[in-house]
Parts: sequence; structure tokens; C-alpha cells
Amino acid sequence: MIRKIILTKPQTIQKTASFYSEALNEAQMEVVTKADGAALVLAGAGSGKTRTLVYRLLFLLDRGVRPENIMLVTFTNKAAHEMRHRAEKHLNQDIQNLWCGTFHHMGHRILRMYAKEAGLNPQFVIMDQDDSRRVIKQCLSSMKTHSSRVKFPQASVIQKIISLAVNTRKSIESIVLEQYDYFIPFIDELNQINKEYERRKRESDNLDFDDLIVLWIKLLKECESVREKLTNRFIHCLVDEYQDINELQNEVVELTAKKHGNLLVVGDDAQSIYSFRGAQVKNILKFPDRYPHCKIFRLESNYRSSEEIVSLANRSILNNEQQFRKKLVSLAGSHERPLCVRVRETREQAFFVADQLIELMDQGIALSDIAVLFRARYQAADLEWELSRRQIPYVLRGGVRFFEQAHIKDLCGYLRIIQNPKDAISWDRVLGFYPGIGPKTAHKLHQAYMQFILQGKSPKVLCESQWPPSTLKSAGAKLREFQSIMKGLFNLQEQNTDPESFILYLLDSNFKRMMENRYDNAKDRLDDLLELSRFARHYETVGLLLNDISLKENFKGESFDGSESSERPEQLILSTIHQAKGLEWKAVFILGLAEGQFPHHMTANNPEATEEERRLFYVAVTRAKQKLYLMHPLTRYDRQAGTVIMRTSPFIKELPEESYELAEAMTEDQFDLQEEDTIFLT
DNA sequence: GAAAAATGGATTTTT
DNA sequence: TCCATTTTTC
Repeated sequence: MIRKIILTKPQTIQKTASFYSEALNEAQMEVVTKADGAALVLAGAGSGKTRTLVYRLLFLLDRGVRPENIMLVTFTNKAAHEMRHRAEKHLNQDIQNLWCGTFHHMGHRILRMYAKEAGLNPQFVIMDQDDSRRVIKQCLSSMKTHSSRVKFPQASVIQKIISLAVNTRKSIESIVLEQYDYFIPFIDELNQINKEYERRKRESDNLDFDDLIVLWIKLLKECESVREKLTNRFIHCLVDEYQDINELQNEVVELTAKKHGNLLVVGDDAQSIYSFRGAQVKNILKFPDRYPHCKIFRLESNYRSSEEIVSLANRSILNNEQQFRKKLVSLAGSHERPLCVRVRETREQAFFVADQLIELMDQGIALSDIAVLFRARYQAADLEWELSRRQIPYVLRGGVRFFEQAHIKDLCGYLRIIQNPKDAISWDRVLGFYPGIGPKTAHKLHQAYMQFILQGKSPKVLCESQWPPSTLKSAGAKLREFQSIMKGLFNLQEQNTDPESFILYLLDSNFKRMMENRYDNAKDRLDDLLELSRFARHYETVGLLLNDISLKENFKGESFDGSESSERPEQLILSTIHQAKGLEWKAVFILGLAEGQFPHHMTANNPEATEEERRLFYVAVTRAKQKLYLMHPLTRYDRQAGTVIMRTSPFIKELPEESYELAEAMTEDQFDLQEEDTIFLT
């Protein structure tokens, strides 16, 4: 027998020391070259955190670490793409086998590799949040044990509670006690619903988002062979946005990094804004306690924002108790003071922004270099209307996600039935399209079908006259079109056709007419579906396509081929602050800096929640490079109460007056009545 | 008994 | 504007 020896190919061309020192400052250089073992990087806003991580990655590769031995966890797919793309650009070649993505992505990848060990049916399909909500709703109606006298929580609230319990590794009871005390009487029922929810998920071979991580942890804990493979594999673990990590994710990180102990976490405690998903600032604050020998690095030079903007941000965050004290120093030079603009009402807020956009563009700032940020989606409504009226192009980030739109899910329903006959939610959805069939009948039809499958019949029995059985014949007559569509899909499946053809087939079948009947803007929606078919080209199987669709976070109007980092189209960005994390613009408007809007009224009287709101404000402010507008509408319109007066946001009031300039904007007729020194606007 | 139509109510942030 | 519950129809 001849011994086989595997040679390691050199992965990259060796970079010289100057390659790093030219691109990085001293502090960043330290991180890149010395962050072995446990390391915490406290990276302030605009301090070149992404750049540092990319160079750390290059450095590791340079040192001969193989890409498959590195795990780089990011918060969004977009961030993952961005980093990979930048690293590949430096190397001038693709980095094969690097594990770079979100927690959910990696969980998915691992569960696919080890489906058998995890006790999963390999054809499992991932549900999104809306699917979870629907399943819970079904659980609710099937149990209907709750008394209708007191209002029982809605499906979406139950979903939130269950998910929060999973992500914080607490019981439902303690979540309810801590955050939903008005549901205390329902704790038993909630536990029951949770049980039923779990049962249904398992029965239909569906995994929800949280399962991707829960089962990954389970695999690491309970399956020794897999644990060995996975912990040996990841010699270096790098975690981005560590301040937003929750207990569940933390556990997966610790288990994975335990063996080699090379755990580099990067984050900014001042930017922790995801507590509603179970994230806790304390994770980053306590990191040095958990790893007593860890190295701590600080990146406190800000290359993004002007001195005035950084100063305002620093002043603001000083009001928070829970934090690592650090001071961000601006290296971007002096510009002008942020402008706090008072307007009479929310519509005038939109007028001001629109007017000012024109002004900024006259000054040579590109529309794509400007963003409007807000706390909650509805705050953008007036502005959207005004922008459309003036024909200013914009994209709204934070609306419905592209892949969560009803028509996309309608089409995927058919594909999911083919992929996984047990998928109860999809059956419910698809059969509901046909007149005369509602949830009850759909359920029975699905049950009847599963009976056939269990008897060993081929899935194609669906298209034959044996199905549905005679007890359901009256419903069966309404399903001719359904059966003919399914027949076509089964045929494609037998021919092993690519996913794109599946979609094109559906768009050519009577599915198209159904869409036209169902939606008044069917044309747009069918265009979206055509777009989906193009997206599907990148996938080999329908199963892989479906699971990626569930995990994609792209919004309507964004491209989703992964090439987004190159050049931005010439349009204004409207975004929630949460969605704006990690991004930057020359000019930024923040809407609704009024009491009740920002900080959000739900957080009043809760000091911890108010601190998180302040961190959110901090994130918003530090997105701006040169110009920052803090908008304060004095009134808002409420359906019941009519016009409501709003006071200045405490986040503005607590700032020293010299940190911003105050302006008042009004329309021409109002201006005539005033003589004070104000900004003139039409 | 189940589906369709009509009415009433409410809205933070997201992988 | 969209969603959930109630009322009406088959």
C-alpha cells in the first residue's frame, strides 16, 4: 500500500509588511497582526472596522491558514458579501471554501451537511417569520381552549414570545413575567401552543429561523463525530457586530471556538440595537470576564464623520450608564454644525427634506450620497408621497422584503409542495387559491394525500382520479386546474429540470391567470416573478433555491445577485435606522425627533429601553459624513385625537445647545406673519 | 359546517 | 393600508 500525502497549495501571494502598514493605522495594524487567541475589538463608528476585518482575513490567509479553517460570521448577507468581495479584490482571485455568512446561513449549511446526524429529513424546508406566524395561528384555532372573555395574544405576538424565549434560552414563563406581564394568565396555554408548534414543525419537516441555530448547537453538543469535525475545522473564528449577539448565538460561537481558542469578536457596545431579538449589551461588556486573558483592542479614530457630528454623537451617548467609556476622535476635519430643524407638521417635514435635496444636489452632492433615516416605517409615508410627486428616485429599505411578498410566496408554495409533500403551510396557501376551498377543506385534502403517500403510492397520485377520495369529491371537482399544474411540475421534477424552468413553467400555466384575478397590480407582480426566475438560475436544485429565498434579506427594489458593492444607482435611500447600520452617506436626515416618536413611546418609563433608543440615535447620527439634519415636527396627525402637539425629543434636549444649530422652517404665508430670523422655505 | 363578504381596529425595530 | 374578527351566504 502506498502512503498518500496531501500537499498544501499556497493560497495567496505573500504580501509584504508595507502592504498592511500603508492601508492601516497603528491600532488597526495591532488587531490585524496580534489578535490570536481570545480578542475583543471595540470598534467605534466609522473606525474602519470592516477594513480591519478584511485585512485580518488576508493576514491569516497569508500566514498559510486555509480558507476552510476560517469562520467569519456577519450580521447580514450583505455584509458577508461585501467582506468577501473586498478580500477577493485584493487577492485578485476567488477565496474558495471560506465560511463567511450569517449565523443562519452557516447553520443551514451545517444542517444540510449533517442532516442525518441531526435527525432531519434532508428535504427540509426553511420557514420565514410569516410562515411561523401562520403555523401558530393554525395551532391556535385547532386548540381554541382559551376563553374569549379576555383578549388572547395574537399569533404574531405569540411568535415573538416563543422566539425570544428560544433566543435568550429562557422559559416562556420568564419572558412573559419580564416583558409581557399582561399575558401572565395565559402562560399555560402559551406553553401548550409552543408544544403544538414544535410538533407541527417536525411533522411537516419545516425548520424556522431559530431551529437553524438550536439544532446546530444540539449537533455540537450531542453528536461527537460531528463535534470533532466542526471544532477541528474552525481554527479561527471571527465574529462581526458582536454587540448584537444573543445568548443562543453566543453559545454556538463558544462551542465552535472552544478547541482552538482563536476567537476574535468585533463590535461597538454603543451600537447595540437588537435587544428585541434577545441581544444583550452585557455579552460584549462581559467578554473580558469570560475570557480573562483576552486581548482588548480599541479603534477610536473616526474616519467618517466631521468633528461636529462626532462631538454630537459623543455628547449624546455620554447619557448612557451601561457602556465602555470611550471617546471617538474625528479625523475627518471640521465641517458645519448639525442642523436641528423645527417644522409645523410631518408633511412640512417632507417638504423640507425634498427642498433641501435639491439644494444639496446643487452643491454637488449626489443623490445616492444622501439618506433619510427614521425610527419606524410609517414615518416615511409623507416623504414617499412628496418624492413621487416631485419625481425624485428613491429606494425604501425596511419595507416588505422582496422574497416575503405575497406573490413570491404564492409561487413558492407550489415549489414547496413538490419539494416536501409534508409542508402543511404551503398546502394551505395553494389550495386556498381555488374558489370554494378554505382552510378546513385544504387541511382534509392534505391529510388524504398524506394517507396515500404513507400507503406507498407515488407523489404523482395527486394528479390521478383516485385523489381526492370520494368523501372529498365535491371539493375535488374544483381542483382540476390545480391537478394539471401539479402534473406539469412532477414531470419537470422527473426530468431533473433546473429551478428556473420550474418558475417559467408556472408563469406560463394557469397560475398566471390566477395571479391576474387575485391582484390588481398583477403586471408588476408577474415582473417580480420573472425576476425571481432569473435569480433561480444560480441554483442547481429547487430545494437549495427555496432555502436561500427564506434566508435572503433583500428589499424590494434592490438587486440580489450579490454584486451590490460596486456602484450605487442614482437614487435616494430611505431607511429605518436598524437597516442603516454599517452604512454611510455625505448627508443624512433623521426624521421625527420628537417625544413619543423617537424615543419610541413604547420605551417610556423603561430606563434600559431608553438607553437602547439612545444607542439607536447614536447609530443614526454617526451615519453622516458631513451634513446632518435633525428633524423635529411640532405636531402629528392622529386618527382619533386629531392634531397632536409633540415636544422636542429628549435626545435633543439633553445635548448642550452649542452642539447643533437651530432652525425653524415654514411655508411662505406663515413666514409673512413672522419677523424672526428664520430659514426661508417654500 | 364551511366559505365569502363586511366591518372594525391598530401599527417598532429584524435574521 | 393591511389584518383579524364578525356577519351573512351557500
